[in-house]
Order: sequence, then C-alpha cells, then structure tokens
Amino acid sequence: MPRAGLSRSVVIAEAAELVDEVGWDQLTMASVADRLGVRLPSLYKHIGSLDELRRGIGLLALSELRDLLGSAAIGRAGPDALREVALAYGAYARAHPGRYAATIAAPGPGEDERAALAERILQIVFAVLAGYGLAGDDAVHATRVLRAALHGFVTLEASGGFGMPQDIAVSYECLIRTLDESLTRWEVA
Amino acid sequence: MPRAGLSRSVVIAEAAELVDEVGWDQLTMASVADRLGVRLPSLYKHIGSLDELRRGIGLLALSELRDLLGSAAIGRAGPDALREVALAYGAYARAHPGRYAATIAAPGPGEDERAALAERILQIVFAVLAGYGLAGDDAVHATRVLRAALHGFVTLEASGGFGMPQDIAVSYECLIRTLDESLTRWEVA
DNA sequence: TTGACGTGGCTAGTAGCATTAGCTATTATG
DNA sequence: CATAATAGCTAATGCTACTAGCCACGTCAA
Repeated sequence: MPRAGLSRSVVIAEAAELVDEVGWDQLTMASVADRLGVRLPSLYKHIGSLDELRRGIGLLALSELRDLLGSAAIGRAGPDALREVALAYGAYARAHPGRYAATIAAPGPGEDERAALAERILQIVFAVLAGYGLAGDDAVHATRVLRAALHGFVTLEASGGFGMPQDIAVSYECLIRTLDESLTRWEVA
Repeated sequence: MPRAGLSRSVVIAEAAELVDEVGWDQLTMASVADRLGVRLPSLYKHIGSLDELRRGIGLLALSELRDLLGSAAIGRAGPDALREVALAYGAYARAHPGRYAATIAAPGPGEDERAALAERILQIVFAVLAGYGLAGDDAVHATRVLRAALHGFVTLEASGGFGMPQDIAVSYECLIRTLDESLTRWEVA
C-alpha cells in the first residue's frame, strides 16, 4: 500500500474544495476520502472527526477572508473602503460558497484560534467605519447592520432566493449605496 | 397496538416543534417518531421521506409567515408599514428558528404551492415599497436589499454571530432606520 | 351482530454514514 | 542496517433513512 502523502492541512484543503462544489451540508468523510483516493478510516489518522474537519474548513475560510478583506481595505477610506470591502466579501462568497458557509457558525468555547480570526476581521470592519466617524456603541450597531446586509445578500443569492431576472450585481450596488448613505447619516443614538 | 391517530399534518406540526427546539439540521425521522411515541417506519405511512417532511415544514412556515406579515402590513403605509413588517419578521424568526430556516430554500421545480406562497409574501413586500413610491425594477432591487438585510440579521442573531454585549434590539432598530432612509431617498437608477 | 376490508402501526432487513480497534507495511531515525 | 513510529488498511459497531411484508384495529354493510 503506497502512501498517499496526506496530512491534516491537505485533508482540510481537499474538503474545502469539495464543499465549494457540492455544498456545505453535503460534506461527508466518505466523499473526502474518495476524493483523496484513500479508504474512509484512513482520514482519522489526520482528523479526529467530521466536526473537527468542519471547524478546520471554517478556520481556513476565515483566514482567507481576513486576507482578502484586509487587502481590500488597505490604503482606502470611507465610501471607497466600504465599497471595496463589500465587493471582496461578495466575490469570496460567490467563488467559495461552501467555505463561506463554514465561516458563519460562531466560535464555540475553546475555539480560540477561530475567535481570534473573527476578532481580526471585526477590526477591519471597524477601521472602515472609523472612516465614517463611527466608534463605540455606534460602531458595534453599524457593524451588525453591515454584516447582516452583506451576509443576507450573499446567502440569499447562493440559495437561489433571487428568482427575478433583474441583474443581481445591480442589486448589490444598491445595497452598497444604501449602506454608504446610512453610515454617512448615522444618527448617534 | 392502539392507533396513535397520526396524519400528515400532525407529523409535520410535531416536526416543526422539534426543529424549533433542536435546530433545522438536527431534524431526523427517528427523533420525530420518538416524539410521537411511534416506531420509525410508521412515519412512512404519512410522509414519503425526510426531504418531503422538510418541504412540509417549509410550507407550513411560509404560510405562517405570510399570515403574520400580512397582518402586520394591513392598514399601514410607508415607514409605519416597514417597521411593523420588519418587527413581525424578526419576531417570527426568533420565536421559531427551525421553521424560519425551513423558509429559506428556494422552491425547486414542481414545488408550485411553495412558489405561490413565496409570491404572496413578495406581494406584501411590494405593497410596503409602493408606500415609498417604488415600483418596477426599483421595487425588485429594493426588495432584495430589504430581504437581505432582514434575513442576514436574524440569521446572524440565531447563529450567535453577535457576540458583543450591546443590545441586539437596538441594532435591529438601527437596521430598520437604515432601510427606511434608504427607501425614502431611493435614487432611480 | 357479524364479517370483510382498508389501513395504521409493527418487526425485520438493507444500505450508507461516522467512528473505533487492531494489523501491516512503509518510512524515518539511531 | 535495525528499530520505532505511523499511514493506510480490513473488520466491526451503531446510528440513520428507507422498504417489505405482517397483523390487529376500526369501519361499514349485510
């Protein structure tokens, strides 16, 4: 039996490819093993469980997203930064729907690495909001509005929720415009 | 063996209760059967498959949501209607997280009843937007923005995505305000 | 009252999944 | 080159969805 040269990160990377193709909830240990040309139980030498594999994909996706959003925000401010970050966010979700879904579940207790990544992304968003003069509680509420809008849009798009024929990219621009206006005129509570 | 008095609608109703308690992706035929005090295979006298059960829950949830949103919108217009509909939407998602999740998947081919319900809900939203003077393509894009924002918010809230201690209800009010302002100032593309 | 029939719930069995135990051959290390 | 670690294997367990076929309950007509 020749060795297949697997490792924890190889398994996770292959699984990430797989969920992007077949969907987050179709992830099985069996299909990952198939894809790697290996018998199912062999995976357990590298990954403890299906749940751990899911968390691994989530971590990978969060770090990719952090890099992309960071790059999009760098050297920009205000509406420009907002727009680029929003576009990068949408592009990632569209290009990697499975990974994106892995991104959503909140870090459970003990998932320190994940919490740290989420924190890092939050800071990027805060930096964008600072360009609109928002900080403190306002920044928290504004962040929630921002995340909700972007996440809701890409999720509905991915699940086929936008049945009408109108151009989805135009709708996304409307969303960005809505967010920009809202942040510009944010009334301090 | 005394009869348990089951029926398709009883099974679906019980399953809906279950998913609200344990989560949409934890739904199994086995747990529904347990809950109804019946052996697993007996369910198949009433429901063809797990997938059909899921669709049944989705249908039930959509009809409940249509009733609630319809009631919230009736006799109101403009910002008032928007606010009430948004609050009703959030309240339903919070009270019935499992059913709400069942609501999201787009109707597949052949799911006419589901498509009809979705259509009905869309019309309620359009009626709200008409109060802002929006119609045609604008109404479609605005609907997408509206749905995305509300759906994203309740989804992130349900998945524990809002970790900060600030009051979530306040954030939701910010979201409604954002939407109201956006619809009021909607620039015709 | 009785008896036949439709049907709801049952037991038994198949197949796919996650997971564990334990074997063997490969590979890295002394 | 020998030894130890380990990657991948087969085999086995238990859970799930789902099917086949039995049998008792309730109904409805004679």
